[in-house]
Amino acid sequence: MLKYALLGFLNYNPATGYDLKQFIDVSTSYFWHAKQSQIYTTLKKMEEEDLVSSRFEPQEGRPNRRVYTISQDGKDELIGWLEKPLDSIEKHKEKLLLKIFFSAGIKKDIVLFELHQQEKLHQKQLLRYQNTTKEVIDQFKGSTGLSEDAEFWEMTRRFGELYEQMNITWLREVISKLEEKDD
Amino acid sequence: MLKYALLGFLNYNPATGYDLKQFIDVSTSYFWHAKQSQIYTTLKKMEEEDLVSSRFEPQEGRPNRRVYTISQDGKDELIGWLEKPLDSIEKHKEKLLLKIFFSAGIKKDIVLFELHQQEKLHQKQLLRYQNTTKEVIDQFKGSTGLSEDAEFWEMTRRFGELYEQMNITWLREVISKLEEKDD
DNA sequence: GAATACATGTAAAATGTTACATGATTTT
DNA sequence: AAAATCATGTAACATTTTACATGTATTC
Repeated sequence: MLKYALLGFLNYNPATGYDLKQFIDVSTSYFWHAKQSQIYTTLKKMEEEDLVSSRFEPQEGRPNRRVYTISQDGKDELIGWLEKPLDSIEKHKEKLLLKIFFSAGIKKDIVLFELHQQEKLHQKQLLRYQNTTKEVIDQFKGSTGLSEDAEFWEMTRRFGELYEQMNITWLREVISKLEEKDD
Repeated sequence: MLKYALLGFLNYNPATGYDLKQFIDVSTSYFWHAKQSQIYTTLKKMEEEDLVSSRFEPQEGRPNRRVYTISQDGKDELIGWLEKPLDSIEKHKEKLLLKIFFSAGIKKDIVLFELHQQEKLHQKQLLRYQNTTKEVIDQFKGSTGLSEDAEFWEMTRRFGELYEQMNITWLREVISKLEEKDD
């Protein structure tokens, strides 16, 4: 699946593994993240499948770079995937919910501490979506040839915003419920 | 991580791999799912680590069963995990968002079809949380020795409900925005 | 007569994480 | 003087998925 993310970015421009790691970190990482090592190995496999081709570029003063370019096969594979509707909803893994599920016997204060900490983290993430992320997307909206794309990026940002708000709502609800209980 | 889910269930009662698969499917699967094969191999590893012990029970007329029981080490490991606060928020992978992110060049109708289908699926899941899941939990709340646990299960159910509602809100918002656009 | 429930396991493949190794240039 | 940026890669390990293999009893 990481393959599609990489094809998506390479469909804009040729790029190196290093570039792609950075693109992902500042954009899709909130709904599709990857480690550097996985990006490099996936690119290698994609080249064997002829979805991309690479050329090695020697540089002076800094490390050599391997620049990947999407092929026609790669473009077809990307479009084919984008056009084929998903037939199910995503299954997530949520450590926090798993812990809560089994926490009936745990001291109230310990659970409350964790919930408060999570609330802080989600609050922080919400602000990131509302400020930093929003500003970056707005810049693309009002310029260059990417204003159309930026409208789609905005939709994914908005998901993040709603998700964090929902999370905070839930955490406050659960915190209240727990506080009322006697331990 | 599946280890903790299995310890959590075994902490209630000894059970077989088959039992555990079913417990998971009807309860935690919405935030922690697992395939049958993974459950069996994980139990085996857990026995090697002395977190559980097993006894083989021959049966007549039906397959033999291997019943797992949690050990003191297993209990300690479970409680230790439950009491240690998470220090970050979960990173999810959302195929739909990845697709939307790269869909600027895709025909509007194709994207809209997918979004409508996702809305239906989320609506269905929302109803499941509000009806089936709710009823099961309410039964435990008003009986036996599990009414305390059921209050925690309810918190995770509530998360599911809010999550599906948020998803539907977002999908409707995105559908409206896309419909207004000219292709 | 077909499907479902009961019940266990292995093997192979895919995916993802952690850790290691290298080394120049630029910024703090 | 230390840390960050640029840049690539491999190896080992852990996790997860897919697929295979088997066989009885009960329910539709």
